[in-house]
Amino acid sequence: MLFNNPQGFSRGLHHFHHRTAPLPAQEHTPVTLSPGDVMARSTAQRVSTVLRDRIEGGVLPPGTQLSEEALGQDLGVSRNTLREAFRLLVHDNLVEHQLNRGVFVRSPGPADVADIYRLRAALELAGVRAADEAPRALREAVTTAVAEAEWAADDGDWPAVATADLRFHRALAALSGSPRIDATMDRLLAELRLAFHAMPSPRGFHQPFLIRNRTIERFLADGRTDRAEAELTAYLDDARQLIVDTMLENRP
Amino acid sequence: MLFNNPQGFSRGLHHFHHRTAPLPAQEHTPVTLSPGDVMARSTAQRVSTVLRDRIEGGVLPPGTQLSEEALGQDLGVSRNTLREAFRLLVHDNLVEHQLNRGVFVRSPGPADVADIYRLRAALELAGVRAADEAPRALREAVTTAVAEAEWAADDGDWPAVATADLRFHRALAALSGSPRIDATMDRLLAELRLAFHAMPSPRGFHQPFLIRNRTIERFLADGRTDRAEAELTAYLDDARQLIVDTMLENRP
DNA sequence: GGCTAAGATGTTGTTCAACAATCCTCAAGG
DNA sequence: CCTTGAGGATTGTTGAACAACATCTTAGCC
Repeated sequence: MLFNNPQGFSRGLHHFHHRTAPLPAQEHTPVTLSPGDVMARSTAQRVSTVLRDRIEGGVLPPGTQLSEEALGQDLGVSRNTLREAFRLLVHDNLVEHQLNRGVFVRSPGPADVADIYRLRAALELAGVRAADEAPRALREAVTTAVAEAEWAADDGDWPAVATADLRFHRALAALSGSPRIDATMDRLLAELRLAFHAMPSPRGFHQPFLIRNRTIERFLADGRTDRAEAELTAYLDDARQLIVDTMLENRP
Repeated sequence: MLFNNPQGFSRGLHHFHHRTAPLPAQEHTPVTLSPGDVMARSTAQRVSTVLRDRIEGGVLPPGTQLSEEALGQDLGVSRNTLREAFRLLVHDNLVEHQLNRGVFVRSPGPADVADIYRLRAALELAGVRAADEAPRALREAVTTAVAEAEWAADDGDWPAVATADLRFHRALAALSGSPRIDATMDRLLAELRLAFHAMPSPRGFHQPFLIRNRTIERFLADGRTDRAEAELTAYLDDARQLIVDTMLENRP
């Protein structure tokens, strides 16, 4: 009975928040926004959010089977609704569906990580190349993300560093101003976070890359997009190689 | 009662055929491949294939509402199964799901086309840039696609030209050797085909671009990737602009 | 007339129960 | 050791039912 009170969903900030600044607090929105409420979400979508949190939080580690009966009873929803939620997670590549066997939390391997970085490179480089003509808000988002990562590093808050690092790279891809690129990038990064779960402590893993993020940001701010491009390419290659090697060491 | 005979599905060749050459006709496959049959597909997947065909074939034009009751009766499947099929189409951006209102065949507008071309550019340029290190089979696929397009043009078979043109650009993106890029590209091109439905006769629309495809292919074969990159960028910009303008003219 | 409010209607959202189809386990048999 | 077959467990699919919502129609009122 987890979903009987409609207010019980405080978690948010997942996919699809492509704004760069907080909204002006709903100026002229009518009080009764019942018909066509854009924010309204079905039960299946809320269930998928809960499962996303559990997966990314490590409660449901990679390889876990998501039993329809057990989970449905746990979350207080029917099997059919749970199935619809599963489809949404399949769309994000967080779980995989095997016919007649069920859905399992994906456990991305080195090949997956390498592939994710290939697509990341394509999207982020496209963003960097479009930086000159990008609106100011998008460029400022890049700078902000770097700064936030550095602040978090000063505090020794490594999870926050990881989050800010990913936000930085998402901001790079977002320079293209393309909703589809944003959505694709979001799904990629969520999958990448899942891959990190199969690795030992990412404690300080991001630290050596912080300075390189700043370097890229500086090149961009100075309009030297070609240098930024080269730096970013090297960055992604190094990160990919480091992760892949680490995964191969710990999972022979 | 469309699904009572399991053989009734002759349609194929849709998404996810990432081979470049026909398979060697199953050499050592055991006769009984029942357990874990990779080709096995659920009812929902088959239904989604049928709907995909009807959408791309124009039987279900953009804007059409896909009623659960009517379609379920027509196809001989239950509402729940049909809903699962809908989710798959939503994933491909061929239909959109509005809460409490149902699913509708998407009708991509000029903004969508422009966005699709942004993502296309990112993926295809990444492929071109990786052409030097790409395996030969992938590079040959590019050449083959251009040739097929030219043959079809000689025969005046414009639908075939359109198909070959899209295959050429998919082959470009596939040079990266990334399954995720391939899948993304497939979804993009399916959506683009849908956008074409809202346009007047694409008769000879692809013709002026045929020579440019050949130009790109030649640059690639000669290892002049930078020239290929420039040509491809110009190509995509021109095509996007032409389509967007045409859409704006015919739909004020 | 034109506007608002209250039904009337049809559709989707969700649940429940049942059955068919498939996979997995494990023990019996060659 | 390998194969074969129950048996049990899980998923795939169906049908019906009810709640929730959107839309259309009608009635009422200024």
